[in-house]
Amino acid sequence: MPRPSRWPEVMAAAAKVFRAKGYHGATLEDVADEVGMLKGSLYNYISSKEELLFSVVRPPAEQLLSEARALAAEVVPAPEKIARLARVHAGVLAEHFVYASVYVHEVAGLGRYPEWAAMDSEYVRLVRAVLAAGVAEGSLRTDLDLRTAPHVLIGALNWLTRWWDPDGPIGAAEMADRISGVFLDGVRA
Amino acid sequence: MPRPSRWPEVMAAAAKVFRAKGYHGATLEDVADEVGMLKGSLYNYISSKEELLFSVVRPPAEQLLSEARALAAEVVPAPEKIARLARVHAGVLAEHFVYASVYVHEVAGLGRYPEWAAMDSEYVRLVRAVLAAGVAEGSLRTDLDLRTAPHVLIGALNWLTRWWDPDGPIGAAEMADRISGVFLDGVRA
Amino acid sequence: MPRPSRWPEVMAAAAKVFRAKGYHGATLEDVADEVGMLKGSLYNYISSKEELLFSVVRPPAEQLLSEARALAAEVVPAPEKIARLARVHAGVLAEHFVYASVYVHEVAGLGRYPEWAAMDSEYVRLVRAVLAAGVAEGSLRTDLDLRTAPHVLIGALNWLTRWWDPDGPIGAAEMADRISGVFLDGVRA
Amino acid sequence: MPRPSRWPEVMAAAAKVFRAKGYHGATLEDVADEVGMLKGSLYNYISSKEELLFSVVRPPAEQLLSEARALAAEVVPAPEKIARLARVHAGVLAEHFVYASVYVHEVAGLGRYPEWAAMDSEYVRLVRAVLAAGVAEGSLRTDLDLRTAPHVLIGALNWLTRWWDPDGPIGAAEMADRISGVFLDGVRA
DNA sequence: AATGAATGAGGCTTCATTCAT
DNA sequence: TATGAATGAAGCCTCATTCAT
Repeated sequence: MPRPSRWPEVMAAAAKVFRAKGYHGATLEDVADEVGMLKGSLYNYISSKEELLFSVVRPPAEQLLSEARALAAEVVPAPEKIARLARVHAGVLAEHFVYASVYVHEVAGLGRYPEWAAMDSEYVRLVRAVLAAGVAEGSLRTDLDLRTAPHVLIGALNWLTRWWDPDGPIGAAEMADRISGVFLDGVRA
Repeated sequence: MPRPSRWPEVMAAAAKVFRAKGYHGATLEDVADEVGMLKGSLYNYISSKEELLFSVVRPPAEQLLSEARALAAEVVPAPEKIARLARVHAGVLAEHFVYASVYVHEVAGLGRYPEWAAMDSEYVRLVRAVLAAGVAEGSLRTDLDLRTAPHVLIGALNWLTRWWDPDGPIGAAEMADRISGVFLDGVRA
Repeated sequence: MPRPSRWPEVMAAAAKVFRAKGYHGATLEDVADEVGMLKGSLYNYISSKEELLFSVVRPPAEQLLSEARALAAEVVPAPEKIARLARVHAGVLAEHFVYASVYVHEVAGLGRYPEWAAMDSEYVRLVRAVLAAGVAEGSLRTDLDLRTAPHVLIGALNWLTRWWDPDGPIGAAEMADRISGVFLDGVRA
Repeated sequence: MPRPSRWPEVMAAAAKVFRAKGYHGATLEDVADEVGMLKGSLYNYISSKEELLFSVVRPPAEQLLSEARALAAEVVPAPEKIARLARVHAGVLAEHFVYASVYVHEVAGLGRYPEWAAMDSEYVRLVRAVLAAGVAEGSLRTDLDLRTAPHVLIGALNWLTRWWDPDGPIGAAEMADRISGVFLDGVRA
């Protein structure tokens, strides 16, 4: 597909509309209205509605995965890695908030699109590996359940797309620290 | 609406299909196929597709809210309340897994259906109140951010709908304890 | 596909419209108008426009081929076989005139639909075999070009769909005899 | 319309594409792709798709008609005229094969375009007149049906567009002779 | 209660055509 | 002359909904 001049506008409009109404609940006419063109004109930019979804969802997915891979490869104590992972995760969410919300709503963990299943589960495995290393090195609790724990962290972070306003008073780094703080040390006095 | 004999089958089919494809992505024909009737026959049970969604989503929503209200009213230390709240939450998820998944995917935190916004936010306030009481009574950390913390717990629990198999090896109570364990005491050694 | 009550009406309307405007030039709304229903209602009868084309075109194609096969298997002198083949061909055209016209316009010899190519070329081979047998038995000219001759007969017969009115003064048998008469004995005095 | 430098390429591409997919089945983008330009650029050459069809179809139609008129005016025995008419017809087909195929598929005998009906039927009348003269002069059979016979010859010739390769082993003159041979003298031994 | 069949609105997509550059 | 991008109409198809039986 060519990426003509108004491509970024089209992407932003699609992300906004998909987030507000859901992928299936949104129509291409909604998207076109948001851009200020006719629905047929969208086909200068895309080849199908589904391809538009993938275009919206790809940037945050790829960025999160590549940053997480890089981080996982570093040699750093697990607690610090977890804190930095939360920052990366929240940072990607904040940077591409609408796009990432669409990923979280429509793709993450749902197994609806085989194309994305591999990426999706690789991220879970990366987080699990970080936790496992922490248990091995003694910085995390020995009794930690490695099946559950990664999903707890990921769920808490992904759930940000349902209530957080990344342009509000709590920024991405601050938010990441709060979540990783609870995850690492709990809320008990 | 009359609720004739095959009403439970209809509900179960709708929940299953809505969970698999999403509300907008699912068609009434999908639901009818699942029940083993023609789509037109569904209108002996429902008055519209949206009413069917609400019927699917109401039982877990009402049960969770009423159990949470009852729990919140008890006089119990916050850490124990949190553990029991997690059990209630995971218990409702497990009991109505498909139905609850639809609630989580289509309703929770999205603000798409005004009818559900009040219930939805009341639950967050209940959890927040439990945490606030814990801070006040000294059983939870003083520096706990009460805007964020309820969403961390709720997010981790709701995210169960994306990966947990309630009929798998980890039962609801066990799962609730693991999640509330991490939430209360963290994962650090 | 189910074949509900108005299936024959749908077929007849489609054949009529496809013949008048060509398959691609005709719209499903044209067909629906002809039947007296809405275009969406057609999908109670068909699964796609192309399937409708195939349904229209199948009866004459299959009938012609099966009758031609039966005829080819008989033991009869070639000139008589040719005359009877022409009667079969013109008879199928007359019986399913609109449907057969669509076959001739949209399918025969065009190679546009792989599904039909085999049937299409089998018929040519059948005719060629009849002619070859005639040459072998001495009832047809020794210098007959077997590559060309079958197409001459088939072309003359198929061309009927462009000018003949099967409900006009010249009936199918009479017409077949005239064409096979020219083909067998020529027009020279 | 101006006829700028790449006009012949445009015509050739249109003929090729119209022949392969049919006029309505082909898109201007198909044509433009074949030329190697964008579809909008075609409007430097044409004013509408239909005009393009007419441009494609005009050369063979006019050439055949004018050559047939000239031939019909000569004073020559009917059998020879028929043989030469077949050569003219096959010659035009061969010279403009793709263009002529489009004429045969989309125009001949269909009555879809009033602009062409007169030319189309004039040709039939010319052939019929040749045959009628032959009957009158005694060189053709007295019992020849003059309604049918011209269409037999024309049909056999036009059907060449469905199976003949004019660049193959049998050239136009040879092919014309075979067809007129069958038409004049039949295939019987 | 269920079916068969229809409706009508609307969604995705295509495509002839236009136009500023 | 060609391009890039748009328009607008229309086409195929889907689907929630209705209704006579």
